[in-house]
Amino acid sequence: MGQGRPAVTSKGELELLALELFAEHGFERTTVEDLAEAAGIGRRTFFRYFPSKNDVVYGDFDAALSELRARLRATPPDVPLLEGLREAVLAFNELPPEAEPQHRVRMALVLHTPALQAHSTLRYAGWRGVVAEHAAQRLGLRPQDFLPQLLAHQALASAVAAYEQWLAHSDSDLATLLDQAFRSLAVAGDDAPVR
Amino acid sequence: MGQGRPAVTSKGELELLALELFAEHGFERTTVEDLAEAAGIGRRTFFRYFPSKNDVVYGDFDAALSELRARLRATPPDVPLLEGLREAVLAFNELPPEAEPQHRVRMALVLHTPALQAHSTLRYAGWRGVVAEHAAQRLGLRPQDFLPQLLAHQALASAVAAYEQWLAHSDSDLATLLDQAFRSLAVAGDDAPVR
DNA sequence: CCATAAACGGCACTCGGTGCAACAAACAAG
DNA sequence: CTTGTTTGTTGCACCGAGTGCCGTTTATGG
Repeated sequence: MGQGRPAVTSKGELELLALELFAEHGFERTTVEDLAEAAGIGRRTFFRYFPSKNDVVYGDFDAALSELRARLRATPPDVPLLEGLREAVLAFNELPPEAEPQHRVRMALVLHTPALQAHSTLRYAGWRGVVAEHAAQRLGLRPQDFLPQLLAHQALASAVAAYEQWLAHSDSDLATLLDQAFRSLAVAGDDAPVR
Repeated sequence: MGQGRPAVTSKGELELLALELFAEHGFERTTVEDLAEAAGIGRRTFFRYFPSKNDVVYGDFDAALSELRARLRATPPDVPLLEGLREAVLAFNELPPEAEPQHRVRMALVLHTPALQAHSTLRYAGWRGVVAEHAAQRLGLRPQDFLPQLLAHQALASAVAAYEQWLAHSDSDLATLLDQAFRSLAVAGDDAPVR
């Protein structure tokens, strides 16, 4: 079978390039045409790599979700739901210290750019889905039931609040903030589940 | 002083008309031009009434925020923070039974249309601001501190989860769901505030 | 009747995003 | 070497949201 014409660049490469341009000139003022030109591809081709300008920023989000899902699935059944969730999210957000500056830039972009802030909501739906599914399974409920959904929403809220705080203080520790945020959740104590 | 040419329509009128068209043909497939034409105004004029197509759906959001703020301010100091917040939000979301169908349509539009779901995030920021400000004042902290922000995020998450559940079940009661959602919050017990 | 204030709205433009159809580059089989 | 197939690239034309500019309309007040 013929292998066809090789791709001229890659999602990863394009993403790095875009993050640079966004950081330098701002997200809004960088047009798709700028990105395409910088990458040496046509405007039309850019949209073969990413469905929208917004999507450039989120890396491989689906892969990340799969990882979170796997972590949750790996939680021993005797660990309380909220505790396991907290641990999974903490582990999920752990990253090598040398990757931190890059991550800060990316998250600052996501959390401080209106267009991306808005777009994130759509991405977050997937994250909530993973959490709700896990919670439902642990609680013997369906993912669309109130409790799993509520927990997923609150968990996401906690994570986002932690991230915002982390971004606002360059000396803060993300893990500590996430830990604090998730410890404040008591939605569905496994003992006394809210009906 | 001359009063100038009278407006040909009004925000409220335009909003009603738009909600009808959105409900009938869908949000995405209704263009601004359609709205303008139906309202008997020019496309350009539409953007004098609303800064964007998205914004048509949110009614007078600023007024609503002011109302919430007022309710929170009116909370007696001896009522615990979370309790007062819950009561304020419940009261805020109370509406006459005859207004419910309309409210359902509007909220379904907001929560089920991707573009609006995304855009809502930006509107919600104001809501969170009001809550964070109130919490900060009650806790002797600054609005941008972690605890008020965390609480605001979690409170919003609770409200949205309740609304989604409400929309999913035509026989459900919004007040009950909101009450349940907010009772699950224990972030900042006034006694033992998380530091 | 004229000045002024305020809303209307056409025009042209930018930018994100899409459908289509032509083209280019790789490889494999003859 | 040629030809066919596969797959990626790209230009073109188009749509819809949103904006800046500027002339026009319609009211009121003198």
